[in-house]
Amino acid sequence: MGEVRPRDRESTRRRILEAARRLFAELGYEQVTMRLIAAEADANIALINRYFGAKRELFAEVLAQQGRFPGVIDVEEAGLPRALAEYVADRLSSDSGSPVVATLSRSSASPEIHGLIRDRIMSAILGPLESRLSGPDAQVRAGIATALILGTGTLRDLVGPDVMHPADREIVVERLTAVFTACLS
Amino acid sequence: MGEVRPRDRESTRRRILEAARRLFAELGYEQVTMRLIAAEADANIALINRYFGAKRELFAEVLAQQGRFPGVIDVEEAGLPRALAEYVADRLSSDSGSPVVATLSRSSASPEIHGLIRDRIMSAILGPLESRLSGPDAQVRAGIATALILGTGTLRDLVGPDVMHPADREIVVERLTAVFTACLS
Amino acid sequence: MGEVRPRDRESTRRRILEAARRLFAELGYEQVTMRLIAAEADANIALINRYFGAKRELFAEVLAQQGRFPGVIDVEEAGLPRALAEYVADRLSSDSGSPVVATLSRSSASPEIHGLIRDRIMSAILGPLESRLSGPDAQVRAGIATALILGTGTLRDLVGPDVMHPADREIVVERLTAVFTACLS
Amino acid sequence: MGEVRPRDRESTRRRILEAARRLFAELGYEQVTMRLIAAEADANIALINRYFGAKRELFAEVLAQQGRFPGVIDVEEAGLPRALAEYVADRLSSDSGSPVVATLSRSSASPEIHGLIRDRIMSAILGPLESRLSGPDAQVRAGIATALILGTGTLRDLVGPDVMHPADREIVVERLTAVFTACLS
DNA sequence: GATGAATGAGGCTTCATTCAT
DNA sequence: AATGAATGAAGCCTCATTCAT
Repeated sequence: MGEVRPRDRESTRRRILEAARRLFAELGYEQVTMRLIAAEADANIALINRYFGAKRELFAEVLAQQGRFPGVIDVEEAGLPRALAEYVADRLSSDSGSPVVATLSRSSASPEIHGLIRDRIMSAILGPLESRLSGPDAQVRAGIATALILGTGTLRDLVGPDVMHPADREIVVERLTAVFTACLS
Repeated sequence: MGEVRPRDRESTRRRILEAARRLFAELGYEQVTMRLIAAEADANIALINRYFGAKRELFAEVLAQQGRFPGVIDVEEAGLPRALAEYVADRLSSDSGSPVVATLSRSSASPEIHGLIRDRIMSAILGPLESRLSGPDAQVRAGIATALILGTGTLRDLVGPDVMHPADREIVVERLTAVFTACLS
Repeated sequence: MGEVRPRDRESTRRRILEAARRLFAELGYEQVTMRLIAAEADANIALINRYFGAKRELFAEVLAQQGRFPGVIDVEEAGLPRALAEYVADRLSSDSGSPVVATLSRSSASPEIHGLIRDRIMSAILGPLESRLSGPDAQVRAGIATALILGTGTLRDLVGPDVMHPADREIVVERLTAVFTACLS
Repeated sequence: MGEVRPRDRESTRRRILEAARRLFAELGYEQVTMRLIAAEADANIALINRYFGAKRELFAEVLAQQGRFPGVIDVEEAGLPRALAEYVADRLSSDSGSPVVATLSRSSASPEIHGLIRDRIMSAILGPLESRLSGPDAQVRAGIATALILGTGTLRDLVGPDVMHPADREIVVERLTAVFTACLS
């Protein structure tokens, strides 16, 4: 402690945004207080409002910055089931993985940001997924896959990283691949 | 005066519990206030605390009373995928369906009741499902199915009942049946 | 201190309303804080919001209860100038007089309640005044009288009760009567 | 560097003062924030404090610079009623007119600057007016005229520029002239 | 035993002002 | 000397819970 931090607007903004990103992803919108963000960012609480406006707007900014599902979707269609399966399996056991999904999933019950979440789900997960699919009923198939991705996160939050323990990761991935194949192709 | 009035007490208790059940299922733990429950039950607000203790304990009681997944799971194993698919498809388009699932899914982000939710997920959904499955990796397969069930609810909450519109219900059910088959058998 | 107050909703509501009436009239909307009202009413601050909603709504309630210009306007038209003159003269020297006028005058700069003030001015002062006047240009004449009534309050607030000291009250009344006569008849 | 730059300093000071003048006149003391002034003046916010001290002192400086009632009072006594009537009529319909009056009237409820306002009212309006009057009870007559001037502004703020619409301007001026005559001569 | 008034904690937001660069 | 980031106080409002009647 005691390390001097320069008075740097951009740096502070970044620290706040980063703290918010982490906390929203970990705890969900409702559980995160402005004070908590300020403490985590080691910044004054009033600065959050000055730089980002209301809590809701900060959340919007966090969502906007997180972009889409990183990497996962950008594989050729044939490899998509396995890619998603691996992503989901990792998330199940380690809570790493895309913070977008965590943020969205854990904040889904807050009416204040319902619209934001809805739009982001569509633009970051469901939309990209759907547009990658060929064949009939792409929307239905993408929807089911999205539901599985979201539900996986919820399940992990609730039951913990050992939901499917002591199963081998490979077994989980294979099962999930089969499931994603069933809905995506 | 001074006479015991067990009928009224029981009736009020029931009304409170019923109101709480409805509201928790519809709005999730966080969004439901004690006053809202009292108003919906047309009961005195202090009675909630008197009868059930804190909000958390009322929630516990609600969970305890809701039992398991009603009906859905109690079909022969061969029919399970389609039964689940129909359940999920209905929930997607109408928000009816088992209140247990809605309650759990919509309250998953509240740390205060994390333990309760976790236990209930296991005893009401994941457990029964797993015990119905024969073959290897029952836990993994039941877990995936559970994730899909939960995620479906979340997706519906976020995107609305038209997520998979304008698809025919039959198409949705068939897709879902294929998916559940892939993980359950 | 230490006198026990019964837990009486109506009584507390009344105390809050009375405290708000007093403070709004004395200090104006902006300067009155919820804490100040609570302290003055010897009530818990949260009760104000419970009973009246937001600060703005409490202010609306205060305005609604204060009714019109008490008594002053309800004289025959011929006596109106002198009645108003006496009212204004009293208000100049003692700050007693209608709290409606004080409340409105001292809260006129707060945009949050602009609409409320506007409506009240019209229904409590300008409207009644105008409807009592016969002859042409009633609106203009009533407007000028209203401006004089409001301005008198402002002047007293700013300069103090001795604005027109050491003039005899009778002199002030006579001058004011002449002025009101000039605009009302 | 290190060289004195009196031009910039003076220019910035002037811009701040001008912005403050405009905003205080338009919105009143309370509604004007330091940031608003800084933005309007396109100046650094800290410079306001550096150059003028606290907000209160900036306000004092603004008042000091605004001088007296411009022009209006400097007519011969016989023409005074009509001159004031025209001034007031214009202010009623267009909000143009002397910023001193607007500033004072719209800031009258702020205790922090009470003394400043009081002194300025006396030196800028009431005093000059009184000293122009011959005959008895000059203070009373000047006071009433001042009240009418202030009240007119308040009324306009509250009810809008159409208070006396659809009356012809000439009618309003005539009525006001009669009223001012009644109190000034 | 039943009622609902009262409480204290805590949430978000905004302001004038100060202090490090 | 000038800049603007940072601060602390204060405002309004809502909630679960307790306690007097």
